[in-house]
Amino acid sequence: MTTATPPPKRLATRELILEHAYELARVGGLEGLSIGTLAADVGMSKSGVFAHFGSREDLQLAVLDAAARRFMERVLVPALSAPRGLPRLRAIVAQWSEWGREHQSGCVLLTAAGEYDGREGPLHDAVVAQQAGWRGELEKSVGQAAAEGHLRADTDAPQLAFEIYALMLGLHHDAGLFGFAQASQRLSAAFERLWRSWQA
Amino acid sequence: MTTATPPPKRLATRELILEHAYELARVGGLEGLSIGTLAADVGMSKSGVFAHFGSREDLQLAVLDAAARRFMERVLVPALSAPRGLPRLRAIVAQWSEWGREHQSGCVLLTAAGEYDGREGPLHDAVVAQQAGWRGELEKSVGQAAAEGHLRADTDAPQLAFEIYALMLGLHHDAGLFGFAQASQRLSAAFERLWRSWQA
DNA sequence: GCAAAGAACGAACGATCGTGCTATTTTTCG
DNA sequence: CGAAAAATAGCACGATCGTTCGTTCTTTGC
Repeated sequence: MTTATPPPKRLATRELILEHAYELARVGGLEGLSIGTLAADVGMSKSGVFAHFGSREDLQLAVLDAAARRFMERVLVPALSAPRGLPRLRAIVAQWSEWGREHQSGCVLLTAAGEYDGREGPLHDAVVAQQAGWRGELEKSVGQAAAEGHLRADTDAPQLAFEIYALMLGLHHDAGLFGFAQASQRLSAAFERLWRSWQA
Repeated sequence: MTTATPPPKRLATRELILEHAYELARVGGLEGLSIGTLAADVGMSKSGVFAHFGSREDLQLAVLDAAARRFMERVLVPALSAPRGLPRLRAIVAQWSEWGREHQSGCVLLTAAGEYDGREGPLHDAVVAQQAGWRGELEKSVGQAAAEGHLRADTDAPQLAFEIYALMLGLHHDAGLFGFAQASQRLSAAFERLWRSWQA
């Protein structure tokens, strides 16, 4: 039922803590995440929470990892059931946009990118790895769309992936400041134009 | 020589403090800006720095305002000497891109947008006002380009402004994580395609 | 050059930060 | 059920946080 044999309870509370930490980090970022506030939110003692991670930095890394896993499960996995090529690319964008709607108040991954892009250390490295991985997935799907003949054969996959990502950044930015509805409309219009401009 | 009559020295040190605060906020954000660290950086006492602003929040607002002024002077003002229409739009993008190159390690305005888009309060309001103002300038220039016949007459100015902004977000994101050179190339390619797709 | 005004300092406050340490409670396993 | 082990609580630490207050130093205007 639970995980194999070793620690049955351990992981359960750890997961509970991470869930609360994730919500707190959405608003205040990973830098704004404090163990005291987190402990109060979970309903545990500071040291009890602390013991699960060993350091604040490890907690932040764990939250970042949890966010990345959620994102993949929420965006990429559902989209994989769409046929490869442009339909899957559209599905990715649709799921991603839905993710954006649910995360108007802040997305841990994007906030982290802003928080650590100018520094160095484990968190910076983790953010870069996460972002590079996701960009790779995007490029892969773009490449498949070209291979399937849905986009021009000479499509520059990294280039189109960059433009897709940029539009999603635009969505997040505008949704957070000016409201999701308007931003979502602009996003759709932009994508229709984008697909057309890369069509075979 | 100095400012009119009222407070000759006052504003000078205030400006000095803001200069240091601006640099600190570029890396750590406005939320990461602490009066103690700032005071040490300027070479003053905590209370000495504090007295110039009355509260941390007022300091943050002052830094945000300083950043917005810098941005306008560095990006919009130089571009205004280009002929209105597409040339000016291209100049804006060029100056903005140069701003991005100088601010790879973090831009106060963008960081602030991420920090306060999910909260409420004076800083949120200031960020929204600043972003709305700049977006308005963009739309205005886009509208002029359409009026001059450089872009299609039925150009949707807010839509194109959104897409321009999104690409600049993409530049900042990729430059911070993967390096400016690559990001800048992608940006140029994207813009050439973008202009073409809206051309008259 | 002196007095009034203003700017900066230094110390202290209560609070919170991350992080140890030691008990105490809870869970697991024979 | 009882013993070993693991998980949590409690307390304290040094540091830093924003802020206040009274004093000292520097600048200003007559």
